[in-house]
Amino acid sequence: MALDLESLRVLSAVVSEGGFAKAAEKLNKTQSAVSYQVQKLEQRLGADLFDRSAYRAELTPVGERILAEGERLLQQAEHVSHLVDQFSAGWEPRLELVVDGMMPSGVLLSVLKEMVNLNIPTHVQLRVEYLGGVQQRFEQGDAELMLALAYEPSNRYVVNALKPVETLLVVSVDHALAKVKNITLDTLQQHVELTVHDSSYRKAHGGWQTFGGERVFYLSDFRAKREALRMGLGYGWMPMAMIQDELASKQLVELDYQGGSRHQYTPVLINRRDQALGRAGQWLVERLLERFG
Amino acid sequence: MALDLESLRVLSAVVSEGGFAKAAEKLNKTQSAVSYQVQKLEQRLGADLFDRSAYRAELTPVGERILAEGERLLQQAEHVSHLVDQFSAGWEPRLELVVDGMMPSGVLLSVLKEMVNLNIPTHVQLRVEYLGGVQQRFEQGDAELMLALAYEPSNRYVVNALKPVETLLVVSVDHALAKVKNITLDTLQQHVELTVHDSSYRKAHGGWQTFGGERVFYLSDFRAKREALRMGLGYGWMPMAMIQDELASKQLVELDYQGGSRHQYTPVLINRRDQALGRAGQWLVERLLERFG
DNA sequence: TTAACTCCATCGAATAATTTGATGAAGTGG
DNA sequence: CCACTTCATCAAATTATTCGATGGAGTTAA
Repeated sequence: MALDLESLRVLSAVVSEGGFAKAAEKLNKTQSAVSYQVQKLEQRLGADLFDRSAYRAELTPVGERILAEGERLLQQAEHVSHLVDQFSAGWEPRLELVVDGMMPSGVLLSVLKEMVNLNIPTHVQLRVEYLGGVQQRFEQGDAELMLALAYEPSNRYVVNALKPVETLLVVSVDHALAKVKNITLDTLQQHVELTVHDSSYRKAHGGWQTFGGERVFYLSDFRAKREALRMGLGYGWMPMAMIQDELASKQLVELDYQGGSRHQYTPVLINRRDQALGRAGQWLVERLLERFG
Repeated sequence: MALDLESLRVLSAVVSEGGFAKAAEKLNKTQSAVSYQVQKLEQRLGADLFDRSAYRAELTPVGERILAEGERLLQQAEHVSHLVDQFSAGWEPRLELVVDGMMPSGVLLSVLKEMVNLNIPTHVQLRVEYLGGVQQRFEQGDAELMLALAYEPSNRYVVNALKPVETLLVVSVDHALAKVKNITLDTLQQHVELTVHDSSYRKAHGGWQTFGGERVFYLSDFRAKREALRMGLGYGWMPMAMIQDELASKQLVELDYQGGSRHQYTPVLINRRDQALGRAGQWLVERLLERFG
């Protein structure tokens, strides 16, 4: 009832070699074994693949189509067998990576794209979390690598620092705060603060200041936050890289806050000391440090 | 050495049923047969798929990856088996269609897209030819259906007329002819005529007038011709549908030719009387007549 | 036209692959 | 500790596949 690849291989050989006997020779079988496999396939599919009325057997239209699909199938089967060789050559089968959504995504994506282009067989699972959520995911989950902005140190980690990311305290030009000079904390607290909800269950980490005003709006990620900022919903911190355009076009402006309107965070690339990275993980770390560190 | 689908099916069952014995029951085999197939697969791949150190066998990372790829493979194998059923339900395995490149392609493509969306299993091969080339391809080749602008009639054809296509004699605004009123054939002949080369080996057909000037440029298709017209290389006939934009933006203008600067062609949809169309062919004809006829 | 050849199907016998059924070692859970 | 589960392993039984030989039908070339 069910297809098997061997008969598809035989079908393919019959067509490519141009005959049952020739196919048999190529496959190191006898002609009758080839006959047998072809008939088995025909029986299983319930259709004639060859028209035997003439001298030489000729593919029927159905046969042609089955051949085409079958060869695709064979090729993919080949790919599956090949995978294991690559794994045993050091490429891990999968690599899970947790990234802070605040990181500029361009560089990471270009590295991942290069990885695909190089036909690295590892399946990369990219997961985006925010703030404490990154480390939480890393610790509880099966991610091998994390790219975080803040983390609780541990000597079980291998830590690589990357280029600092700058954040700005910004607001829409149309917002009341845009024109105020030398803003105090009191003043800030009278307005709506926009912040990205820490995706961990614990509270937000150190570096992340919130101003403790009356009204804080929690957004799900930085894209949403940017949108809310643009709409003048409130003020908040944003990574520089995500608001270049808005700053240039003066949609968003930096607040003149007494307590400082700029902050630098040093993103870190962390993996577990006790669990060595596979070839793909190492490759990824090298590449990120090279372009990003 | 080579993969076989049966062991992948077993692997899949072991994981989905959660154990060797359970899988065996589902597959109507004994547990030891399942064991055998799994070991065979492991041996063929040269890697452990299960970690047997604990009480219950657990998938290794390699195993997980092979399982995932294997299930894709099985699904596609299923698809291949299923194809034949669809063919025996009347869908032809393939349908070749020759189309005159002068036809507005939008409608045809939308019909073909709908065909894909409906999961019609027939493989459609679309071939574009010009003028006489269409019929030549239809007659010699294995196309079942042709969509032509001009054809030599035969009682062996089933002919369906579609909505007429209008052609215009146009030239770039920057071209000298653009400003001439009441142009004579003599005047035309002093300029470069642009024409699409008939892709048949025979000469161009009736309806297709060339003006017989000194210099005729032959282009390979109507896209190239439109480009050449825009660049002011010469004048020539173009199907209305292909130069809407250029006419609207006045890049191209209609010539004021004494002999008439407009022509109508009635496209026809033709299939062989003696070879009935399959379900997909019929469907296509109906749909084209409905929207286009 | 005929003899030699190629094409592929078919058959019984030989061989190889798979499954069975029974057993056992190791771990689990009351 | 005992009853139960997990999966591996083995020889025997069963099936699937291949072999080798044969034959009918079509081709090629003298």
